[in-house]
Amino acid sequence: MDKAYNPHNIEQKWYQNWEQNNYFAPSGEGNPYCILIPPPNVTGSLHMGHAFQHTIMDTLIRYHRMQGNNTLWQTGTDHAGIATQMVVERMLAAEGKNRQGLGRDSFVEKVWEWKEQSGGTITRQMRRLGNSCDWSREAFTMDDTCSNAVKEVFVRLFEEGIIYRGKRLVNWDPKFHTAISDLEVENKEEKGSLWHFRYPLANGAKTADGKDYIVVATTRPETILGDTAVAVHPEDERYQALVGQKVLLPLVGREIPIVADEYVDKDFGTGCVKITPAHDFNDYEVGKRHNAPLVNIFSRDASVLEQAEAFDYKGTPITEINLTIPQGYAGLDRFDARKKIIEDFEQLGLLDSIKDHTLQVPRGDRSNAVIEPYLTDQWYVAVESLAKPAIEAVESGDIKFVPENWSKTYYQWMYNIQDWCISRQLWWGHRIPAWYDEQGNVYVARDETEARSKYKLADNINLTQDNDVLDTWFSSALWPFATLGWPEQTKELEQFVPSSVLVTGFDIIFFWVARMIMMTLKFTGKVPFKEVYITGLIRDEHGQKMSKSKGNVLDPIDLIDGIDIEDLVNKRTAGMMQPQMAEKIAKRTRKEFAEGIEPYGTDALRFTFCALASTSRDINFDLGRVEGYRNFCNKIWNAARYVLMNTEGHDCGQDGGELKLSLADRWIWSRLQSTIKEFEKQIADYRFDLASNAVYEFIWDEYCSWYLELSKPVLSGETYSEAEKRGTRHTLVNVLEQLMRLAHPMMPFITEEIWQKLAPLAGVSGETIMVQAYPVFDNTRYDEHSEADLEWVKQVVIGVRNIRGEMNISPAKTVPLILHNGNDNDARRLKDNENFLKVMAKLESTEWTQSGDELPPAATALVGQMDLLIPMAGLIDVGAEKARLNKEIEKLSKDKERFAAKLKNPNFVDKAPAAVVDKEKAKLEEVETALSKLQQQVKQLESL
RNA sequence: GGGCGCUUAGCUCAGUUGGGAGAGCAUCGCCCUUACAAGGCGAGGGUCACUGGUUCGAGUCCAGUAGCGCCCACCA
Repeated sequence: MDKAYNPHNIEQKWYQNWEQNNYFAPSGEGNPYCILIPPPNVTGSLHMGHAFQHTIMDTLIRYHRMQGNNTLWQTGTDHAGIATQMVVERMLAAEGKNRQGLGRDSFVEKVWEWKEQSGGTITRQMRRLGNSCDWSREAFTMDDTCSNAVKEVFVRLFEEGIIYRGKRLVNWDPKFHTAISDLEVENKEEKGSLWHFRYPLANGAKTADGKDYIVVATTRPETILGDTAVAVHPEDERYQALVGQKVLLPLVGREIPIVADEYVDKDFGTGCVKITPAHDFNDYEVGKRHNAPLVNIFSRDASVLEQAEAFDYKGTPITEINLTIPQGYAGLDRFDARKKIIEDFEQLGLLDSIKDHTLQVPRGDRSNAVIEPYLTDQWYVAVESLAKPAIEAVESGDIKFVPENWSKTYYQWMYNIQDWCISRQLWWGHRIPAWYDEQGNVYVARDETEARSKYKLADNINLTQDNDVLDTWFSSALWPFATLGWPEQTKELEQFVPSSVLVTGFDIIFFWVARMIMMTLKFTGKVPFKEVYITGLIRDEHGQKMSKSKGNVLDPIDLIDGIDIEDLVNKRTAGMMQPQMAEKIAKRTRKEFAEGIEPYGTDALRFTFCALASTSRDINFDLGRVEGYRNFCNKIWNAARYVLMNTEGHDCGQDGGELKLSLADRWIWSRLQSTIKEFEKQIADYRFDLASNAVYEFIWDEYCSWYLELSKPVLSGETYSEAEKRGTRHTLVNVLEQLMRLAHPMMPFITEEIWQKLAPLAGVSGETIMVQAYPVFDNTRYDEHSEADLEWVKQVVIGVRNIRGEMNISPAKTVPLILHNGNDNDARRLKDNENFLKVMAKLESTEWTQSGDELPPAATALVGQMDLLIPMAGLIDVGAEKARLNKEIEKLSKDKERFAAKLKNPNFVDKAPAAVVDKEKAKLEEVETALSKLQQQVKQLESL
């Protein structure tokens, strides 16, 4: 083995071996355990969030596979409608083309080409991470199986009336020319104005205070062209008399009614609200109550039409209404129209006032364009009947959120859920399985042939398919069963629905988790998963979101392979819109990563993700942790080198030779059991941070720091029998072999590499660690007495080391040790472990003395009631030792005071449980003894 | 407006029924001791955001305050 751990040399060969041998596929035996991957964008690349979640999933998958479950990690990718279409459109734009010019069929073909070309990136990167998903079952949300499921679900829901089509207000993205769902709208607080406009009263009416106009307040002046009413509160005394009267809409010249509606807040603005039902969701509701027509004034790109269009609330066009668009407005963008409206009102003397106002501006999450409420025909899912069982599934505990409080977020959304707009005016996606005849009648079926037979349409009737595609999340919602072959009743569907746990981020609880629950319950009658483990979001080390524009993105592959500073700077600044930003980012990057990023390897990165996976909602990714865990890998590597060095070519008891275990052997076996138990508990609770900690501490602080050192005297000592040496070799090999299995789910590569070498020495056979049995707690190896005895050894060693450290005694120098005033147990432990003590504490001799024996001046430490003394002659400075003792005395005095005060408090003694009081008494006693001994020591030093 | 979360060592974070404040990194001192200098041994470092309450006892439970962050929501 190489002297230093070099991940590059071991990782990829093992991944290829595993994949070629098909170890990732379900074994077909044992209880099913299944995780569905949240399908990443097919043309995307792996970011830190993926790497994190995939590590968690792979750890669970490998853990359960080794436990003998029939384990499936169902993998695949998502076609990601808008995102992918955007990328391809951008590429076309770079060539000076656009999709309209290309036409639908060629455009879609182009997207498929792009998918073929870049679709492998993320799956290749997942392999680099060691993800053991079953690639033979890899799915894509637009492959035949998924497409079939989509059509089937659509048709069935339509037949039940759950999917319907309607002309309504939708969130319209004027940049992409498509509808989007409520969830894709981000409301951002922005500074704006509240304009107060005068609307002249018609027919000579006057307000209570004698004015011939009323004042409305609005944040969107341009929509005035579509006003069809003005609303006031029914109990607003200022305007009560005007209800039923009309105003003459300026510029347009349309007479519109003043209506009374509870929706209006008397105390906001002027108490008068203009009602534009075709361009505002609230106004739509108000308008509907008062039958105010819907007047649409915008085109698909939110510029003003030449002539407005009017509809009633059933979507029927209305003609007997003034649809004037005033001179100079047609074709204006809505924001230019806004300016013009304000100017025109001002000229007319109808601009009353302007007030600063902060408002919520709706923007598209992809386009960042201001969303326009817009009247169009769209397809919807009526979610109410689906939501009810989905809520119950969580309430009843059939689905459990981890951490639990996320269920509150889920409920909050589900209780207020709105119908889901599922049609998109895009080209990339599942085309809606609906056909229209020339009269506009709609026929929903799995394909055109079925549409004709189902609706008994003659062959000469011309049918055209709906141009729209479905929201990407519609197919994602079917993921739990579409990937398993539904609507066929496959074996996989039987075995792996419900899946065991879904691992995902809170950002897609509504987009995806909730919808999978609804759809899977609806079509399989079962929940899609039993648990939902919500991970935190990965941020940079200061809690900033990682983003290209901030220039703080880390690529997981760069952490694995390393990257030099020039490449990193180029990567972070490539394609920046603003050169000054690029400069800033380059500077900061050079400062933070002067030497670039070292290659840490996959295992170190994975272990870091596990160690950071606490229950918090944000996870600040600290590169220092990766380095620390890379060092941990190196530690394991070298521990394995030591073990192999001392066991290869020797009898390790694998053939049944007699084994005699030392105290250290028995101790490490016992400690291993506690670690196994702890790990199992923490994984069951999804506490990967605590589980990884348990492994880390056991390997570093117990196996390496103590056990390996304690094995040295046995293996090299001449006084030990062959059975004792064999016992220690056996323990070295077999504990490490179990440790490799224990750690394998988190660190698959290094554990495989080492395990392959250890297995024969441990008497274990098998082609790969991946499918070995997972270690289980073995009560017969648990040994309290050995743990206590070894703890004593450690205390003696630590006592001596402390004196050495503080007194600056060279580590090379051996020292004599006097053990004074010990009891029978101390005597026994000394007798049994003198060799261990000598090696670990570098002692030249040990001496056992009783009370009354003559003692030389010495530096001291305490182990229980026993004193440890290192004679001072030539080694120790009296002043320094006195100072050291006084420091210790000071510390203990404080403890003593605290304990004593507590015990003097009658309330404590009376009310606290007896066990707690006793414990406190024992602590006081211990401290008092220690103090008196230390004080005695100080006195003795002073008498020298 | 409603809901959720966070505040513990210089930094990043654990702290599970309330009972002697922890880890990693960073810092300081000594050591290239044959597994490991990506290491060993030792050390220093915290009014657990603030205020009040419950309790014999609070980082932990309750109420409130401040700061930071997130989600949902139709005040024009």
